[in-house]
Amino acid sequence: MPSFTDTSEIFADEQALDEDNHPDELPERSTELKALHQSLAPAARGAGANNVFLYGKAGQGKTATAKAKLRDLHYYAEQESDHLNLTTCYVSCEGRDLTTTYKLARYLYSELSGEAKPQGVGTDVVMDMLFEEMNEVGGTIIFILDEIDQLGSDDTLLYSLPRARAQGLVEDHVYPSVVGISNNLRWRENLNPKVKSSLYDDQILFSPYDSSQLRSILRRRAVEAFQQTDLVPVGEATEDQRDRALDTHEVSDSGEQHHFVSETLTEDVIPLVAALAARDTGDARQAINYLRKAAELAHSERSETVRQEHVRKAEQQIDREIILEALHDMPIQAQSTLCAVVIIELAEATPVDVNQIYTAYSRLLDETGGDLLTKRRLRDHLRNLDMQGILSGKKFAGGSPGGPSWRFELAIDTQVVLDVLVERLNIEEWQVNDLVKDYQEFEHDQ
DNA sequence: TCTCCACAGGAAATTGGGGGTT
DNA sequence: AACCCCCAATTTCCTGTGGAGA
Repeated sequence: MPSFTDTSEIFADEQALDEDNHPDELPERSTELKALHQSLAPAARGAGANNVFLYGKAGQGKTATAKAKLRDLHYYAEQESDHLNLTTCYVSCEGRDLTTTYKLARYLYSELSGEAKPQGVGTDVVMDMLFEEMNEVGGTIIFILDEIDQLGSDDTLLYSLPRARAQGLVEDHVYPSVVGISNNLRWRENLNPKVKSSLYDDQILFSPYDSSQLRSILRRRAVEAFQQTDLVPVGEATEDQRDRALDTHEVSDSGEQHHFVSETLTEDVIPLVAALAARDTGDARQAINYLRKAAELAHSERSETVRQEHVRKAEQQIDREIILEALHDMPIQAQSTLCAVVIIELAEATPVDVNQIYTAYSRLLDETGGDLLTKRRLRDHLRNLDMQGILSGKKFAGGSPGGPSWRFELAIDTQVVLDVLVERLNIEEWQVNDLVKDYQEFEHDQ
């Protein structure tokens, strides 16, 4: 009988592997830290920081870098400077559902003033209130807008915030600036050129971690998270530690060699996790998730060590969870669109063009009784599913006039999708099977 | 080579709903 | 109750485009 216990053979401090546990040290990002330092340096001289844009894929330490550098700046403002009046305001646009200028302006206002969010007034009024409040606060005000791409093409605030001072929207004693952070590399391209140039004096690109960097990151986390796991400088190592070292490497920057010793992880665990994550997008968060999941699996098996097989299993589980979650949160019409593709997939007729999907989709909605969308909209949904990696779409040249046309097929496991869809849409599996037969006949007639 | 048409996808208008005030 | 503001999803309208067929 499994029982609950507050000790573990494996974990020393499980929280070290939490998502929101930002490390204080980022040796793999020293270049980016220096660049950000340059951009914020004018603030220390009381001149207002440059506007900076940090961009790169998810899990590359953008947020951690920004937070670390602001901590430095705060420290300087409090300890070493008597004339620097610094206010910083960090917002995660995604976490707080700040998807428009209106929502963001309200939020920033309430953060700055401590008042409740203004309600029932127009965007322009909220913006005025915000600028007014910035006058109240005064000094250097740095807004860190994380996941700024959530704002989509709504760039009003992004345009006025960085140039509030130049445009006379705030008084002379106020120095506002913006640190924008985005996962979406394409988003920046779509910005209005006027916004682009005013928003970003400087840009810092975070390129993906390679597997060797990921290994260093993972080792440092492992030392905190796991029992009997240490990084020991070569000079201080006992003979025993030297013999048991899983790996010996240079800890970034210091130039000093360290032994990595662990009784809990087998030798191949960290290299494997790092390789899996690097193969994908070099996402450190993902890598740490794999490691935590693998350790949890080992723990629940009452294994004393985390081994390669745990990592493999963890990868599978996590990938599946990600898909399930994505499918669950999806709007009903996107699910219907997906279901139409599943039907055609089951009829073994993929990849398939938009027109065919539309007919399958129409018949599906006859069964489920939902509202029928236009073809135009269906195309949007399909492209969306493609970008989420649930479908895979390719442009096929020739065959039809109008240039290359899109063909789609399912990019993930058919049965997993079908399970979720049957649960979420008002439809049974036998109905889906009927629709598959339907589609096969229809295809035959063509 | 020219014309025509179906397709992709941008832009603007519409719809319906949720917050709120007066 | 009447009204205002914002918003997401969708429809409507439209343009650019490249291959098919004359």
